[in-house]
Amino acid sequence: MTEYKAKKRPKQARSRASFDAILDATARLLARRGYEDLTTNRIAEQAGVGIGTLYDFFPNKEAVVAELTGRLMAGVVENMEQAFAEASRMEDPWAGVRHMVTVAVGSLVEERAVFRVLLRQVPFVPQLPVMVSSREAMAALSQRVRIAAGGALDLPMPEEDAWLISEMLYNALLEIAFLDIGPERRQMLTRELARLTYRMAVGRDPEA
Amino acid sequence: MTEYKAKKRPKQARSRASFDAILDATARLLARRGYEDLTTNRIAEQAGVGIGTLYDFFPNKEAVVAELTGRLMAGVVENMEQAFAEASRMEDPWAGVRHMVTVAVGSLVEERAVFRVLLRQVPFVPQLPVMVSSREAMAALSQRVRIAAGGALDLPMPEEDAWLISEMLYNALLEIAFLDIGPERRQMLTRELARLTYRMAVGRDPEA
DNA sequence: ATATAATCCAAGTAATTACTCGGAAAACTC
DNA sequence: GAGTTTTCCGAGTAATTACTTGGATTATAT
Repeated sequence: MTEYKAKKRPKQARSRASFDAILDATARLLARRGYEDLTTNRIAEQAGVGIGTLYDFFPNKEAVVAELTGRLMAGVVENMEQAFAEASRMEDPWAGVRHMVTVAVGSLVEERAVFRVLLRQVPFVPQLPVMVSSREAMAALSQRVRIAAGGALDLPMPEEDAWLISEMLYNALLEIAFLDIGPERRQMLTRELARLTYRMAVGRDPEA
Repeated sequence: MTEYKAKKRPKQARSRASFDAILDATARLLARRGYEDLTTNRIAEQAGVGIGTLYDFFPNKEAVVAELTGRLMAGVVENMEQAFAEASRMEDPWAGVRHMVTVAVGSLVEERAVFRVLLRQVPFVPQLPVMVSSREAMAALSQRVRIAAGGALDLPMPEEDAWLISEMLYNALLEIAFLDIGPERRQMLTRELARLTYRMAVGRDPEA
């Protein structure tokens, strides 16, 4: 639908700093005050640039949020792809699942206050290309896990089940990452999530 | 935090009609245009009442949305409690799970356009008392399912796992209810969700 | 050094919005 | 039917907000 492309990409170091400052300020404001209180004037003020500067680089407010989402999600996706490559080399699917889940939660936790707002409260974020493709990738992934773990206890509707599993996993990842708890407790929940995911995908508990 | 209680409850039939018209209009507007475009003036116009009337019964905009959420969720909760009572009488936990999941999806589907906005885009809705207690009830419920299905293949952290399962189930219910698909396909997904839930809770597939 | 392009900026604007106010009409009480 | 309460209403207000504009300043190219 609407295009969220930046109006002009910054060309010089000076403007690149402004550009980044705007995105950083946006992240801070989202984390602290939520999406409802986010205004372009406040972003500019927080970023230490004039409001005109903001509109030199972004066509509108949504574009700023979309660009921020893209940047943050790119980091998560990168981590996940690497984790998937590592998991593929692991032979043991149970270890692979554990690793992927751990990395996913870890990638989100670092910026959990921002992600909580972006992924749960901004109306257009779920429809952003980066989000759509991320979720599709997750569904494809949970297919492969199931296959890798052996097809003995197979599910009747492989694609639908893979989609369901990935949706459930995705949401649980967010919930765990968003909780305001200590690292030990988060690690425990992460491990239990891995176990439940394995149960869903394979139909039994992993061997010890 | 903020109180969302109605300023004055309507006492006469005439005002009760206005009150209901306001809530109906709110639901329609949310379904059609989302939370961002929801304005009190538009609600009053849609409802066919003056803006002053709206503020006779509600202290502010959030209170209207909170009241609507309460009403809609009360319906869902009622259905779920009844379904739980029925499921308890069923002996077979697998049939019980299937029944609960089916009823849950069914309760949401009827008003899925409104629920999609309320439950996924309105910042304060998840913190509403009705939502908090609903989710707690779901967690307690998935505990009981696990116990009812026999503790042979037990999970190491019962409470944490019950919480995780209920969160995943809750989110999957929403996803399935929100999809724009036909009833056959929705029924199929619902059934598969029941199976995956059973797998998570019990650790194996239901017999036959 | 000059021309051109990039960057910065903030006062101003037009539109929107939540909510108030004060009084009129209708319903209930006795 | 007088008095009281409930209900209705919409013009008006004060605040907010996304975005424009046009000119000043700085960097780059030649």
